[in-house]
Amino acid sequence: MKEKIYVHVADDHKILIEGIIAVINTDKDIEIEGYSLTGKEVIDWSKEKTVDILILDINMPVFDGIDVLKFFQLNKIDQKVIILSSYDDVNLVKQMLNLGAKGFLSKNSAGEHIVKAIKAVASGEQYFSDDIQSNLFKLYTGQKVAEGERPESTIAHSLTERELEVLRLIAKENSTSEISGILNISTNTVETYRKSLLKKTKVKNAVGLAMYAVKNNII
Amino acid sequence: MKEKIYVHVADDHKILIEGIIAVINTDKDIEIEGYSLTGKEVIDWSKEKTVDILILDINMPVFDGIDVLKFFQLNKIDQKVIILSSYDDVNLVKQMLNLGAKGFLSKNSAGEHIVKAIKAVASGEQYFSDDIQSNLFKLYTGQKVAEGERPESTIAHSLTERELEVLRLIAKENSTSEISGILNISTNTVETYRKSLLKKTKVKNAVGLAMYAVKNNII
DNA sequence: ATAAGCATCACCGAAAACCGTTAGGCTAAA
DNA sequence: TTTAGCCTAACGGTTTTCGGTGATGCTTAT
Repeated sequence: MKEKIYVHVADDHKILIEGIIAVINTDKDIEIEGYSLTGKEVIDWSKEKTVDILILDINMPVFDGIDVLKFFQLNKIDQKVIILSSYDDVNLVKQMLNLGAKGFLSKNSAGEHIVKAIKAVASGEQYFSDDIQSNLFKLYTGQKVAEGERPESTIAHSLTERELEVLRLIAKENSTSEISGILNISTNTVETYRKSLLKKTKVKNAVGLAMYAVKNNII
Repeated sequence: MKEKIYVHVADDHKILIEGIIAVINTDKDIEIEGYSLTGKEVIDWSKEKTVDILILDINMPVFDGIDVLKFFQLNKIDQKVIILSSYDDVNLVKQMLNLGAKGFLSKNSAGEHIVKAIKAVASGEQYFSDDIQSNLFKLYTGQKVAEGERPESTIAHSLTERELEVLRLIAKENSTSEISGILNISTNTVETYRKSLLKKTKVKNAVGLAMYAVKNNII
């Protein structure tokens, strides 16, 4: 008698989740443990428990699937993940694999493949849906697969109080001179904070800072 | 005894289609007539027959949902359509309505809403899923909406496809020159889009645009 | 007391963003 | 046919951001 395979589904589209659950429920070896609607939910959930298979969408707002995989790596959470993606971009696949994903399902593939993928990955294999496999094949023929660099931590950079204040004001669309007025400090000082924020958060510009603020609930 | 409602589903993600079918099959009044995986398929199908309700995804490669709606208008095909969309951008909703869509389902909404939407639209009503309704409401708050007044006069101008593309790239920290490279258009043109985005969304700068994108699930 | 961390400020130059305005070409609607 | 909307592009000018580099106090922990 085989053990049941427990699955958690993460996707920001509830309709898709319900669809996946409906498909999976046709198989008696697989059981749905639960689902998450955002990347943040997944991360919170993963702190409490793991399951045999996590089906993870990459395109989710704010915290996306990549962030989730990074979180798993950083926190050494051992969770088998099957990526669910709209795009069968091969580079994306490569990145996912480097981040520890074990399977890759295109949303173009038929529902029956989900069941196959779950069973394959649960028993330690890898799984790629057909369209992705053929794309991968095209790319790798005759090429060495370079070892990708490990991504650095994106979470928690202990910003100082003042930096946080400035960050919040930036995320509220304020310019340097406006911030300087609000906080009653020199524009030069505000610029210094901007620079140190850019450096610490490793983003490119003010937009990146705003997104960082959103992701980390600083807003 | 009520007549059955026949439904056709169009989406480029087979998994989603199977999910929708699974959900719909729980209701005995509704029957799936068939499905299409591309906009072209829908158009070809529509030449042969119509059904009570067509559930139509907007984001499909080559021929998208908008193209399909336009085709219906041009060829005077009387087909009730419920739009299925990842984005609950209000501007998009407006465009769809002008093109004759009768219902609007966000993919964020629960599956049960599909059934509700189908029954509502089939009986001649309109249907909007909750999140879209609340977004619409937010847009109207603070403004008097006189009886019989056309919504188009008060709703913000809709963003065009190209503007949305630029907006997404801005929200991903790309600079004007980078965007110009990605989209293969002049930097001047990208700047034109930036300006029009700032004007339409009524925000102050790129940060505001990024936040707008997040809030409206455009990311 | 010394080092480390924080808040503050300054100057420079380059790059990017923002503002206003104009305009051609193309398509679709009235 | 005229109008309207969209995509594209340009130009000149102002403001803001970004990158680098350096410096002064003030507090806290070693």
